[in-house]
Amino acid sequence: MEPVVKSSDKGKRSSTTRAARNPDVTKAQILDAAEEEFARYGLAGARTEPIAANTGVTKAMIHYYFGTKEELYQAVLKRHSEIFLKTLEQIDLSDLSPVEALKKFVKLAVVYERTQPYHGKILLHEAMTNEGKYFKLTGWEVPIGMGAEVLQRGVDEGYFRPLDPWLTIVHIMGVMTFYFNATNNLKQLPPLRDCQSPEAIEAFAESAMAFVLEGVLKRADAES
Amino acid sequence: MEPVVKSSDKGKRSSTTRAARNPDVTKAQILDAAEEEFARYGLAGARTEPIAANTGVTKAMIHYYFGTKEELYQAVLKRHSEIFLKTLEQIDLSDLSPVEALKKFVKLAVVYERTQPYHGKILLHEAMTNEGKYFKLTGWEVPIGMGAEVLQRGVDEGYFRPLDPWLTIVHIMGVMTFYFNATNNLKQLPPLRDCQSPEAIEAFAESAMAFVLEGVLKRADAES
DNA sequence: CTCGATTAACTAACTAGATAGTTAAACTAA
DNA sequence: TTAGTTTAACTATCTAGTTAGTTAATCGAG
Repeated sequence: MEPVVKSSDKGKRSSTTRAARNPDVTKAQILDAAEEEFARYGLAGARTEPIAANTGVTKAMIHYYFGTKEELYQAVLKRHSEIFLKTLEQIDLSDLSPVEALKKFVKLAVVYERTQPYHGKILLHEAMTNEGKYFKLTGWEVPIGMGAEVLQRGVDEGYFRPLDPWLTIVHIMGVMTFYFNATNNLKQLPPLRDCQSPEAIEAFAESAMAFVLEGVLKRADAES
Repeated sequence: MEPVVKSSDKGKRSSTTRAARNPDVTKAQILDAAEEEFARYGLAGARTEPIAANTGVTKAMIHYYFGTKEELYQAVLKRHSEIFLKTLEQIDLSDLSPVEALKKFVKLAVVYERTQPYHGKILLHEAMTNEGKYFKLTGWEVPIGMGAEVLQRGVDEGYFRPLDPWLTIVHIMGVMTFYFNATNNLKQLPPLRDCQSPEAIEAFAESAMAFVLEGVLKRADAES
């Protein structure tokens, strides 16, 4: 809880100053560093040494607390899904109209990408390098299901055009994640040079929102 | 060009039967195997040993023809971009109406994902693990530019709603690639269990086409 | 309260195995 | 023969995981 700076001047190499002998903090810091490493390199490409170094701890601590690299990876997924699901529980889309619910869904997706930049990347690595072996640990079934439900409701209530809710939620997920996952490529296209700035992300969010809404809304607006 | 089966019964472990002492074939086969390995694991996660084994050749051949692993990776990107750009040259979207051009663009994207399943994945790994260091080698600027141009033209000619062509082409790329890149996750969602079958991909293509078109078309259709 | 014993957190140095890259010799087509 | 192709066997380095021992917090008896 308290980020105690104990050691006077021993000069550990960590940027996040180590709290001495606080196992919960240490475990959390290892998971933080691991999350970043796994998000970038995936399970196979990740190295345990930089995880330890970024935590300011020896590699042995990883094995002491988490076992093998693969078990550490699972622990990262598990921790994240717990936070994720707890957040999702507090969101009720069913009391909103399908249009408002979809808007909220899209807005939350952007907020989530910004505050949890590693989760989506780990998920993609998981699909690409791991054949989705641990997908079930990520908790992503829940928001996808929520989105599909909103879409189905919108179709049923006549707001949205006839569409397949499951394919459409996948389209929407594609829109919401690609910008962030491919950012390092996109920024090399001159018109998107600035794509990582807050203003650019805001512009993306608005553009994506419009694109998604137009993509699902019914053309002829009959009021029912 | 010709898949010559030379050796009588020496029983190399490769599945793609080796043509003995044909450097061009050998090089191409190494590149094929490397492409698959890099698409799955990225530059950092890829191992040279399986690349050699899948080619039916020793690791030394990789270094003989391509130098380091990173140079091999660059060679994979370069070979692909050459084929890619040659294909793109033959496509002229400017003689089609914006709507027809966009339809063609989307259709080609699906065909491309199906025939070249590794290219898009390498591109994502490149963005995620390599900070887009070699993005310029991939040739992707070209189709993105073509798409943005079509969108701009559609706006100018009054077919499409006012939109940012660069952000919108990114949305479209997201729709077109996410399904394929995340396939191993998606197939674990019961309604998408079958998402890798040709029929499911056909259904995805239709759904994506509708989503993209609706996403850009103007609402009130004025004919001029 | 306090001092020695106990336990938990942690490290340095190591091992075994994997992996990128090298080398020298052998093989083969011309 | 010769030059380009290929391999077997190698080296150096990297990396996951282990081990034995150290340091710091905690606890309990006096």
